[in-house]
Amino acid sequence: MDNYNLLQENIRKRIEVTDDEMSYFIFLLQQKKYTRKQIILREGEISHSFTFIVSGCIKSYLIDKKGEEHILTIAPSDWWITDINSFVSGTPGNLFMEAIEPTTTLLLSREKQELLLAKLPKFEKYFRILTEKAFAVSQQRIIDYMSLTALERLEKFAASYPSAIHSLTQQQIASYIGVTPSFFSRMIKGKNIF
Amino acid sequence: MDNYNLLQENIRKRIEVTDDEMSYFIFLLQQKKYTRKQIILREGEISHSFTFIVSGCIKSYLIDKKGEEHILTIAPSDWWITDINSFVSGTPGNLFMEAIEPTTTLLLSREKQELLLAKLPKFEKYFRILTEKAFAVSQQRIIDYMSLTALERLEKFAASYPSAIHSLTQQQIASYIGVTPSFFSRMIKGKNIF
DNA sequence: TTTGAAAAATGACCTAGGTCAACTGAGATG
DNA sequence: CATCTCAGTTGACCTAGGTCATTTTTCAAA
Repeated sequence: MDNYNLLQENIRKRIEVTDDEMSYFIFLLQQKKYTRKQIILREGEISHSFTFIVSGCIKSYLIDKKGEEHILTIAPSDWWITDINSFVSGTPGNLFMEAIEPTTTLLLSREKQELLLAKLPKFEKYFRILTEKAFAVSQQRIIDYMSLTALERLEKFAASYPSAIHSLTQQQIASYIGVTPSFFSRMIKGKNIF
Repeated sequence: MDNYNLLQENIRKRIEVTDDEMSYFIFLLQQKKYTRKQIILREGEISHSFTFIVSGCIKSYLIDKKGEEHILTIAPSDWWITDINSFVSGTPGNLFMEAIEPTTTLLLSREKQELLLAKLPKFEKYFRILTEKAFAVSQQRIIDYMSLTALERLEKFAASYPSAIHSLTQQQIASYIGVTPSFFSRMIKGKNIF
């Protein structure tokens, strides 16, 4: 049951729920464990679920037509992740998802989410708040892309993911902030960011 | 009353509501009209409301520290727009909003939204769906930034805003796709995109 | 119809960041 | 202990897109 504590707190921070309601939500979840580098979702597959990270870390990324990987999301524990495009449209997505370390998750499938929302509409609010937050973060990322240099984006990244910065490789961080590994290496030379 | 038809359809596409419920929603809205180039929101102000565009067009943008304008959103009629960061956190935002042509809008303030959701929780679903969609679009924009050239981004833009392309200036489009006006001009030379 | 301001085009030059290949070094596997 | 693989570094060179100043075009207002 321990695995559910983090999620329960996450929910109770946003909405008020009774123990019964919480139990019903938890009943709908499926626990999944992944090993380091295990691929969770491939390009072309439909993202059928929201994934809550209990422990570990998951990245979502796309491979462009030159074969380059670009990390879109880095989701540490206490975060939800999905390919939102695929999830909302129900069509095949263009993202991969991969565990970057051993990871335990709780899966809420689209169907189960619909059951949940039909039975306990107050969870609409929970998901609305989550999505608003995710949208806000995403908008900020666009702003940062448009108005900051690579080094400034790195500094922001380091500030917002203080722990991730040690568990991720430089390649991964470079990919997230949108530069090549070799430029990244040059960029941080001198600056004592690590 | 005509002004509300577009919004009513927009809502009924996503959730089922009775006429009474719809009337209550409409009762909470405030109609506002803006002239071309009228500024609706300034950097440092708090975005207290969602704005639905009945007719016309609104852009949101930020001015970076070099004084450059970067357009984040272009919202034609039948869209909602807000500075989501400011709106969800209730803190001052860093975006401007400006009408790019004479525009009629319907405003839903944060307070009124709370009244609405408290009284008619089914609207949670409406806003959740809106936000999911906006999030999906925003994620795709990040992907495009990371993996496409300026010309490819322009082609996508032209495809998704077929009408806007004639009512916007090149400067505005350039700003939206993230290049300078002079580069934009060179980039389209030869290509018959317009 | 003129005029004035803003949009667009363009020339000359610049730079942030990319490319590609070679090299180094450290942790995992035999 | 050896070796293999993969992350990181670095050199030499490249290019997409930026900068800035000048010119041309467009178009709204008087």
